[in-house]
Amino acid sequence: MDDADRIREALNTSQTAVIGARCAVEYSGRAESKLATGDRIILVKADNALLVHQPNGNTPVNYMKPQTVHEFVQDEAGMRIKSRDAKRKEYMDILLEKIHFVNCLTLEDPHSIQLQGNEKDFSDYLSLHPELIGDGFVPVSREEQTAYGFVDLFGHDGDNNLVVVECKRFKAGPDAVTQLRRYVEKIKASKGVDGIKGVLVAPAITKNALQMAEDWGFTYKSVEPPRFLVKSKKDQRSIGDF
Amino acid sequence: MDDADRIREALNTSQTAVIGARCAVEYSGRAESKLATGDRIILVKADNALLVHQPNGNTPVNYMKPQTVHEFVQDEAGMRIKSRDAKRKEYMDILLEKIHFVNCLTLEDPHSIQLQGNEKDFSDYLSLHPELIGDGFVPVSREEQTAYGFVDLFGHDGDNNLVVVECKRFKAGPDAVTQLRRYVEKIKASKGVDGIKGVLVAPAITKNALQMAEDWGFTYKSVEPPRFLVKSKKDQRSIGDF
DNA sequence: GGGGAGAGATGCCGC
DNA sequence: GCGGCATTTCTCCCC
Repeated sequence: MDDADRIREALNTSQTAVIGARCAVEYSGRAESKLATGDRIILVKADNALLVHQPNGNTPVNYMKPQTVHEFVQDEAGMRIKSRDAKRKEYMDILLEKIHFVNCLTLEDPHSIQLQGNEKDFSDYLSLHPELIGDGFVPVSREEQTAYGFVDLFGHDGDNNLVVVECKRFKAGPDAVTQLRRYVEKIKASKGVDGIKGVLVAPAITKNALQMAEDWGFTYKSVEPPRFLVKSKKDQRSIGDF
Repeated sequence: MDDADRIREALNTSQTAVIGARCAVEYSGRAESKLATGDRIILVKADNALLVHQPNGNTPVNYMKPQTVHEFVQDEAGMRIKSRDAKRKEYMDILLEKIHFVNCLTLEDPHSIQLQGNEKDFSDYLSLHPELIGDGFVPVSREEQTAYGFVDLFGHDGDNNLVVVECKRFKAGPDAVTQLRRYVEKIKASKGVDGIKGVLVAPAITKNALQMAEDWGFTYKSVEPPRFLVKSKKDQRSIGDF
């Protein structure tokens, strides 16, 4: 069983294949790309996702999404992986000039990742600690699709003023302010009232964004998001002592 | 030379390592995550980027960025890859329970990808075909950092009206309208004039975005971006006949 | 290095 | 499926 056979088998089963190869890549779909010959790692997953990785960088240089159809072709021109995603109208050709290694195996992986510390956790935290937002803020709803759009946190100040809160886990930029502005304006328009406060909550803010917030009468409140949420009491972390 | 030695070597050189292993992963940094035991592909690149891939899906389930420091540890508790990115304050631990294979090699890859069909190409195309925007549009500058921000396309209508064009390669959503709105307002504020037109150009637009555009007096123009730009006359594509 | 915007963004959850 | 938005977004470009 040679390399070609191994690749063929991997493409036709739900195995995962890892190929080290000197190859050239062409892609056509949402954009078009060409990549001249070089040594790369090719990953073909069980769900037929395909990734081409160069020796440097975080992201794949080329890729095809899951459910792509891969065909291994070997003729006088050489070896190729021809990938077609007819539904998305995306196509890729990998010309394999030299195969360094091929590894195929079935990966048993029943678990999915548990992640915490996202923006939802931040708005939950703010909801539990409304004093961080100040001015007598009373939370009403969080992360909900209101009639006015998707609002992170929504409440009032106990003084007949509605309060719309937009929160960002990291430094807020102009986009955060315009988002907040959209919500506030939508509510103003539908309620026909002026007593609506907009509050932007984030650990930091860019100069421009702060200026924009002030121009629009919004409050910026600097709040550090919780380092991590402890979801179980017995949360013994082995990674803790760096 | 066993698996442990091979991994150790790969982590200490500018080789690229591909490891198939049953492992558990913990991450702490911008967020926190835990991933219980399962079979995965681990990629450690020449620049010390590290990726953990499950058998399905496009994106890595866990990762560390380039320039991370990796340490291979083997003791009574088992084998671990301890990754530390002190600068970014990101940390990862991979507990290796069973190693299926290890492949290390030096990847020679001098080329970078050539890609076309991005938004810049779209605005270039519109600049060459101003009639697509209509109303006697005369382009002046494109994709430039003006005093008012980064404007895709900027011009006038031959009738003393400035025209600001925001273009999107795909369906435009609310964000596109708010972006356009920011630029138009900035220019209005600094020039103190009202004769400024805002035009949103995209192949499609969402209902909400169209409503927003109309509310703000902007024009939406449906234009299909060019399938691809031919940058060289002799552009023989071998991928052509899918 | 920070800021701003695109990306072949991807993925998630809502309707 | 579309729509709206977060993402351990990533990457690039410009100041």
